[in-house]
Amino acid sequence: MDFQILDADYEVINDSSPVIRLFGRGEDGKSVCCFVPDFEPYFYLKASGDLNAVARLIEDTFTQVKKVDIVEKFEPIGYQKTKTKMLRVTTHLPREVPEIRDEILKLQEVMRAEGKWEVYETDILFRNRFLIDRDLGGMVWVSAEGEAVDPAKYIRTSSSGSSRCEKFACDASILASGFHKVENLTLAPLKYLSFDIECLPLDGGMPSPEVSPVVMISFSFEPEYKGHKTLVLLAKPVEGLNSDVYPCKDETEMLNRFFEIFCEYDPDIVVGYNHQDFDIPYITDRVKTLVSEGKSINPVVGRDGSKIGYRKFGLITRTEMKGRVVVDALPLVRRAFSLKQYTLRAVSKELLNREKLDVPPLEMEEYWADTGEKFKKFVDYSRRDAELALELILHLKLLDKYIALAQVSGSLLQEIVDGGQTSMIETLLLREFGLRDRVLLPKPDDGVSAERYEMSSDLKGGEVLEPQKGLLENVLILDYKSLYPTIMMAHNLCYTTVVTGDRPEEVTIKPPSGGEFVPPDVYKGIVPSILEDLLSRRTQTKKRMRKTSNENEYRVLDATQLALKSLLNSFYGYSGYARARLYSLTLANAVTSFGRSNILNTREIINSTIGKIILRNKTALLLDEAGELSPQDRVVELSVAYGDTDSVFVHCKSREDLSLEEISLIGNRLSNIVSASLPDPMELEFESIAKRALLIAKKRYALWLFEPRNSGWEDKIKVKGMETVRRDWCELTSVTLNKVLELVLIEGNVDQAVNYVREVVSKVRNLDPAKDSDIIESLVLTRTLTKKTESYKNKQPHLTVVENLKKRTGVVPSIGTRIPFVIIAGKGLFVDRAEDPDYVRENNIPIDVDYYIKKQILPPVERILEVFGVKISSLDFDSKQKGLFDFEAKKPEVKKQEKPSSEKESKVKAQEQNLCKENGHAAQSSLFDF
DNA sequence: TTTATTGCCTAA
DNA sequence: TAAGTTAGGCAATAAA
Repeated sequence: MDFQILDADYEVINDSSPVIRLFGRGEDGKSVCCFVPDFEPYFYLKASGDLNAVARLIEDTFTQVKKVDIVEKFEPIGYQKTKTKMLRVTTHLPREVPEIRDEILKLQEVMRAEGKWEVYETDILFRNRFLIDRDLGGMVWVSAEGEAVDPAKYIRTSSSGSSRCEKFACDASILASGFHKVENLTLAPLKYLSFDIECLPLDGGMPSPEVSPVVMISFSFEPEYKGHKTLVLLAKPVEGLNSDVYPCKDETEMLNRFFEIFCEYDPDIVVGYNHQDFDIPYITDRVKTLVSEGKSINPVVGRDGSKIGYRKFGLITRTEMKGRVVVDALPLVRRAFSLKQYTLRAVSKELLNREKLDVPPLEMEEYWADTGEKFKKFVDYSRRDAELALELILHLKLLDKYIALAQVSGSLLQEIVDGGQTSMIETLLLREFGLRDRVLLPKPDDGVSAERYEMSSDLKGGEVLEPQKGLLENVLILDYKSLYPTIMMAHNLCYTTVVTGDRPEEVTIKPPSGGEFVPPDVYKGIVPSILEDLLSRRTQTKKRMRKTSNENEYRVLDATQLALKSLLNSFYGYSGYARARLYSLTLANAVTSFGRSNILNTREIINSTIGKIILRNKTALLLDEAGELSPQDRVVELSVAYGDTDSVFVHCKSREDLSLEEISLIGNRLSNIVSASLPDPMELEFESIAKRALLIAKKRYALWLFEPRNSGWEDKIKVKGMETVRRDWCELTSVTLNKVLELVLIEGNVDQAVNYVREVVSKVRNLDPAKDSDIIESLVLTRTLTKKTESYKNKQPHLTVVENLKKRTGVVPSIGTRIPFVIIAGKGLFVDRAEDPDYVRENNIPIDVDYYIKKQILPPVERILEVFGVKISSLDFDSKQKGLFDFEAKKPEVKKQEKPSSEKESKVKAQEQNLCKENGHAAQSSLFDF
């Protein structure tokens, strides 16, 4: 039987031996639980003295220990000439590994042994240990042979005495006699269920599960459930409703129906919007309250019959549903898109172009009590929320990336959806370390992490070149493909190659930052090997993408290559991460120091070694190659105008106008020359051409870019770091600035830009709150609440709003929420005049027009226009609307330019759209774009 | 008034 | 059982 692994865990049978359970969905559509016996928990101990004696002592001392073997392993960090003898300790039960790991170290005193004993791989979850050792992983397809079994045999009866197998939800259970991984590019027919609960608020504030009942629960299904796309359960009997509304006698009956339908549908993916932090804990606590009042509810959600529940770790809530994957759309949308707000309403509008229906919290009780239209509205509102959550996941294909990451890294989907890059990297490292006979360290404790965190101040990052500020024409953009991973591969940089003890005979690799690494022929580093594997798989995947005509396959392959890229880029960060199992400042510093010297070298080569390029007969020649110059030759002077970490902007100066083709010749030539000087697989790539580039400051610039697209050129404006792409500025600022950039960069028309700004300013100054509600909308600022309100040292505008909100409704936004606000008219500090936009609208509070003009519109615009000699003396400028601008157009430096000939296909009209699109997507860590 | 610090968000 | 990294600009408040 073939199935895709969704989840894995283990169960202990007869208190004596663990059985692994793999949960999955078969290609036939059946949900499967596959039991795998005979996998044993173990860990490693590096001891000193007579190892046989230690082994016997351990076996005698600990009843938990099943056996102790002597093995030869490399230690985790540093180049070693030989392996070390260690003990591999096998226990009967998985939980016994952490139980005895500290005790076992105490035997060192009993043995009076020298040196320091260490334990390794003592904190690997048993299910992960299994997946790693058997070369399986999340969302991987397996083919299992074996007999159908009664799950009851493999399920421990719960403490209450009732057997969970009564509620065992899988269509098929098998006892595996053998299994193997199979290659399959399709996705099992997964079942998605999304749900959303409604409870009546307390005085318009947050409801509490101790007192506020759940009155409605909505489902959305994909595929349908018994012909229903959606279903709404009601906690009261109501007559005459549609068939997809299900009235219940009371809340208890509704909750029971909820769990019954849930298990009957048997979803693989359980979706919601913020359900991880709200709906699931709420239902859990509400059920507890009702049961304590004597109601009978059986809240089963797990495939093994386990009940709904949640755990809090600090600020983070985690829920688990055995055999399924809980996917909260909110954090996924947050990670995938850079938006000003992440309320379901804002997100649906922005990303799905769908409106959320709304019921005002204060009137919910009234809507619920109503029997007519209002009640229907309430039902539809609830239903819509469940629909939207599911649509976000499905329409935006938010899970594709995570599924691919699970397959490529080997971690379970739930871990990847919940967590960061750590679990994926560690899974990859554990597997490869195992294959290379090397043990891995446990996670550091808080003390060690804190120490490391202090040390991390010695980690230097990338080099940012001082930009040649102002407007430049004809700028080539080159960048290093996947800079950091290629540096690690090129120089064999790894935890396992750094010289810490043993010295090789051979010459070592010495990074600019110090330290020494052995060359690959002495010992090929494990991380470079992993990176090479990921890189070659990525190349393969891209090749297959070009071949396939199957749309689904293409989609899977694309997600796979993106996942591979993302993993490639994660290793450097991990090496400097204080809580990593492997932490090496020497390694991390080696990587960045090679990067810095690299970009500085590149600048030197281009500025000095090359200096000038001669264009002759459609070729780009170096000065020596060109020999004697003829009048037809074009001399292009090169200078690096800017660069950040892995990119170089090269200004091409020439007496004549240069065509895009000519600039491309130069770009390709530069890329070839520099790449040839680099060790494999490092490569400097010719990325694009900026016809005009406006460099304002480090990490702040705008480019009018031309990129080759099916035999023509496509142009667009790319803005980095400026206020148009920053979410802590209002929309009016970004719209105005975008327009100014467009006029200046494309049209070369400074006058028009100035006029445009004047119009905007006058519009704001003469704002009529009654009429211009849309303008007020565009004055809303947002800022993230990044910590507990009491931890702030200074006043902050969004804090003011949070305080106000708390006073008015009692609702406190949680950490991570983006708080919208506007600045209202009045005296005193700006922070004190921040106010909730809704409140301002409802109460017709006047806006601080002056603030918006002087602090939001003018400064960013000024930074751009001053490049062209436009001065805006903001002091002169007041409501009289005179002398707004001290406008001295020094030089109409930018002449309205003929469009380059080959650029017929380009659509300047699309500029604004391009800008919007650019802004809509989250900045990916694209250091190393292949 | 000037300067230092805090906070946010972005580039890579 | 929380969390990949540093470099950098800019605005506001707080301190000098």
